[in-house]
Amino acid sequence: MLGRGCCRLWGESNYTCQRCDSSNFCNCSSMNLVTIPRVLEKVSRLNLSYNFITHIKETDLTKHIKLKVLMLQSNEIQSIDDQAFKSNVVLEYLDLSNNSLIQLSPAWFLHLSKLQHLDLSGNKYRNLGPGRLFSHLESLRWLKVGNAFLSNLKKDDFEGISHLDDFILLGNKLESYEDRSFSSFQNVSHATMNLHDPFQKNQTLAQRIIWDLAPATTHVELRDLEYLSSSDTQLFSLPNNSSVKKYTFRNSSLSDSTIYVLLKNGRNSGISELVAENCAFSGRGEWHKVKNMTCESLISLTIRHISIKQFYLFFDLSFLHGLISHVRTARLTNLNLFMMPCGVSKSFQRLEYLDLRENLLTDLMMKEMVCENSWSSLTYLILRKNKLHSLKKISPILSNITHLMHLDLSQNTLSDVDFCVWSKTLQFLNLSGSQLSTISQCIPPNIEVLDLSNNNIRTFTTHLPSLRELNVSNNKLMYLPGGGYLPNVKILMISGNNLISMSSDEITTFDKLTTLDAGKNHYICSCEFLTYINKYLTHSIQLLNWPENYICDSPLVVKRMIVKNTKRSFFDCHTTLSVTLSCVALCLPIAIVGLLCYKYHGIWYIQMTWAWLQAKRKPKKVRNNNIFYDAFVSYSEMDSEWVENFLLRELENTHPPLILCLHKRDFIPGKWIIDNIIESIEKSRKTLFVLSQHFVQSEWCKYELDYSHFRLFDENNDTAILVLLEPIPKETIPQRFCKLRKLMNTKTYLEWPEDEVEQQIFWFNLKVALKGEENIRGHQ
DNA sequence: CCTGGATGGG
Repeated sequence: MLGRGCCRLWGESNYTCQRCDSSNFCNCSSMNLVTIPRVLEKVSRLNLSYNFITHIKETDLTKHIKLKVLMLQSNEIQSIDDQAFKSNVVLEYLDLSNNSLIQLSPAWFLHLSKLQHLDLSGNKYRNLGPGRLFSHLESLRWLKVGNAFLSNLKKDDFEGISHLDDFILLGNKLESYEDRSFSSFQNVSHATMNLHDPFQKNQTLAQRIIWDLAPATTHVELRDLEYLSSSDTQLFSLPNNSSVKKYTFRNSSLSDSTIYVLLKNGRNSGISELVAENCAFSGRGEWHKVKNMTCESLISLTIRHISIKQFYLFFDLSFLHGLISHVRTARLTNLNLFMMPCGVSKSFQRLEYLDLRENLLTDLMMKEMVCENSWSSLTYLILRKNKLHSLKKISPILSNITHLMHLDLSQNTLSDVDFCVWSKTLQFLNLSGSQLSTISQCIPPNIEVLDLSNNNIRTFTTHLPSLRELNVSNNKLMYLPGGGYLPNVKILMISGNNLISMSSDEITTFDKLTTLDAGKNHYICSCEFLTYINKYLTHSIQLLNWPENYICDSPLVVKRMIVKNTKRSFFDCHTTLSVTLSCVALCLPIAIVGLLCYKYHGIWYIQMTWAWLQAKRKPKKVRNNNIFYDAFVSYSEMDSEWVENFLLRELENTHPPLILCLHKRDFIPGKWIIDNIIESIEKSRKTLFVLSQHFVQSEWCKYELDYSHFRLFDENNDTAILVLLEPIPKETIPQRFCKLRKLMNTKTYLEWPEDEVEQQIFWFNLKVALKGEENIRGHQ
């Protein structure tokens, strides 16, 4: 209440509504408005419904000359100025329903020659005014008038109206009706009358209204009738000049007597279509008196959503034979129908279309319903949402309907499907929503359109050469149905399954495929799949619900992405290539390092470093106490002849003999060669290097040289003695033997001469070099 | 011969 109070004030101070879109539709519904707001002048559709507008002023809508649709329903409009719609000459749609208008004025509509749709229902007027309300509405096609207060209709009320698609009169409280009030009506396609009180209290009045209407309308619909008594036996009869072909009862309560009167009086009125919808029926089908009546005009019967309290007490309706024998279309749905006796089935001898959905039919009752010659013309049968369980039982029964082409068994619980018999004429079969998990044994081989949606089918491999359309949506299929078995399928619906992929190979087996719905599956968005579906499939067939329903399920990086927008990276898409490239990227540095190692003798350097570290770790004293040899001779194998023939003989035969360590002779077998070298050098006082070109080539010699070099620097003892067997120019020594170069620079070396006299001097010098230090140290 | 439905997350 506070809100309303506040906004009434706001509204009076020129409230503006700016909720307009690009098509000049302004939606000002439910804004607590109390007056017509200021709004875009070029507005073409204006919704002002569900506000608190009480009055429409003459000036409110004068500027809105382009207004075509004006919705003012559910306000509190009590009055409208006579000239209020004067400028709205292009207005086509005006809804003034559910307001509080007490009086209607013909002046409002004087200029609305384009108005097609007018709703004046649900106000407080008791009559349609003194003037001729609708006489200028030459374009009117839809009219709803009346309310719970309308008490009388008089002769000129509808003057000017001749053709309407729909005419709805709310006259539940109508008390008086002046004859020929509908005399201007020439062709009203559908006239809906809510005439509760007239039918209840004054059936003559009701009768006069219907009789007046009957020559001008093809479809009469009666609403809100309630358990009519049949005191007036003329009820529902129609005049000879009636145009009525269709009679509808809606939202009414009917009894046995109502139906009996209707059947009795209606059968000769030329009605071809009878509809009862959303009604309550209190009787038990006690219409025996119609037994010998016939009705050749009735060809369509619709009885839908009827609450029948005593449905289980219903009579066998075989006495209806003559009334239903010409019916071609029957919809008997949502009626608690549990049975149609064989006799009634037989009476429907011209029935082509029968809809029995939402009833209580069982396998057993089907047997009773389909007897010899029942429904002998039937081609279309709907048994959706009943209590059928076994295809094994009902398929042979239904195969007796000799012309059946179209059968809908959807939404039953069909568990027993191991064996079926079908009519050869059957072309359309609907088994959706039936909890089926296997079906292959139960599909008619010549079927053309098959709906198996909403089941639990995991595999589909049936051979169906005539099949044109297949709907297997919402099942558990992981693969497309075996393509080769379905050569004529044009339309395939397989959304909501467990498909993980679709490949060109699978799709191309359906040569005739034009339309495919494969959304809502669990696609693995591989590169092949993405390429195929995005670049080829979408261009070759009509893909329904594309792209919004095609979502990637995996891999994780693209989960929940729309297939159309999903792109995979180069590395994802070329796995072999990228693995190869990674391997190359990983192996190349290793190879390069390896190559560099080889080229620059890395391993040798590593070994050296390791050996050096080893040597450094050993305590010095232990070394001195373990002197065992006078000299360790380091030489190349190529120089072994000189070492063994000359050096060994000369030095070991002196007095006292010098003890030499030769790797050939003194190395401990089985020990690692580097350990041997280190140990031997450590056990020797001096290291004698026999230098030659060969020596430089041999790695071990380099190593020995280096180790001795460590000792040289570590212990400051002059252990290395160099003997040159042949001249080695310094340039020929490889770069990495910088130590040898240094050694040769810093130490004097002995050269092996060719001349024998000079050789004697050489030996002498060598012995001095080997022994000299011994004298200084005074050891041993 | 339109009047229909189910749907998952790891």
